[in-house]
Amino acid sequence: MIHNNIYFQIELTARKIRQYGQNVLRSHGIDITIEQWLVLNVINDNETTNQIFIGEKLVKDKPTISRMVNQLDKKGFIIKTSSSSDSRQVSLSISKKGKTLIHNLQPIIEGIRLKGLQELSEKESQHIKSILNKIQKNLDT
Amino acid sequence: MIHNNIYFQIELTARKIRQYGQNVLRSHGIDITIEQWLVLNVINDNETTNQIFIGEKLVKDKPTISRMVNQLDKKGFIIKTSSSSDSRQVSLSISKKGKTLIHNLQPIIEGIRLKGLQELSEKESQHIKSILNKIQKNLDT
DNA sequence: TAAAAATAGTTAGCTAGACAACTAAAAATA
DNA sequence: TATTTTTAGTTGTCTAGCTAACTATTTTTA
Repeated sequence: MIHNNIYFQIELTARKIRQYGQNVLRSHGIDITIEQWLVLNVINDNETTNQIFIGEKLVKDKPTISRMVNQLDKKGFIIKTSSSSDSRQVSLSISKKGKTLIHNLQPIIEGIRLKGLQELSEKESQHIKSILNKIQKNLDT
Repeated sequence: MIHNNIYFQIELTARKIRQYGQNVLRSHGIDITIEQWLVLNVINDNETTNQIFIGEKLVKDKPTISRMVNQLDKKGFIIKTSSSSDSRQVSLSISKKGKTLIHNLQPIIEGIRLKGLQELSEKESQHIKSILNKIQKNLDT
């Protein structure tokens, strides 16, 4: 049975997380996707980063990052300029509007995180991460 | 740090599973996606099923199922007819070509499954499923 | 230094997933 | 029985993710 399949449960949990998170953001009238939020965060933690770096952090490919960055730029949350040292690269930083958004979103995101993880012991948290890591390593090689 | 985030690891693992699986299928020259394979399997286990049933099994919405079913039909793996008892419903069954595909794919899919789960003890398998289930339940309510 | 290779990013084309709005048929109800 | 409501499925629109192919720089190397 498919519901007893680990892959299926991993994939289903991932979808439910995204869906729940997106609903919460929508209910707050916030115009950003969960994935865009992750990109915004990498930029916030690494001002003047380029897109390759974001891709490495989030383990996503170039076109995906490129489009999400463009969305964030279009929405005015980031500033995208060309790097002075290497004109192939872009230099990304957070706009004032983006800073405000991050500030407002922080507690909401934390709420989403806690909602899913409630009643999960520290041991369980560690355990699931270690098992997921094992699966990933198995598939890498 | 994002890499220490359970949500991120769940989502990343899900992506790596799909990606690995898709690569294996491609390497065998098989023209089907992992998701389409799941749909095909539900139909195989429940001949003359309709799309609502597939959606319930796979926890996906109607448009998603509708489009995947159309792909499978277009590729000739299934036969899609209108239900005689209720003309709103479709009646789906596996074609000869589909039967052959399922037969050939069985060991390949099993190989994909085993690859990711190698060195996972029975206890770990049970444990991760129970934790994932807990997270899902947390988000449902 | 001129040609080749590597790198950063974009564009195009596809599937899946989510939401909203729709059609057509069946079931409920007044 | 006529009308309303529910149900099954489709279509449209958007984002993310993946591959492949492309442009434009920068770096290597012959």
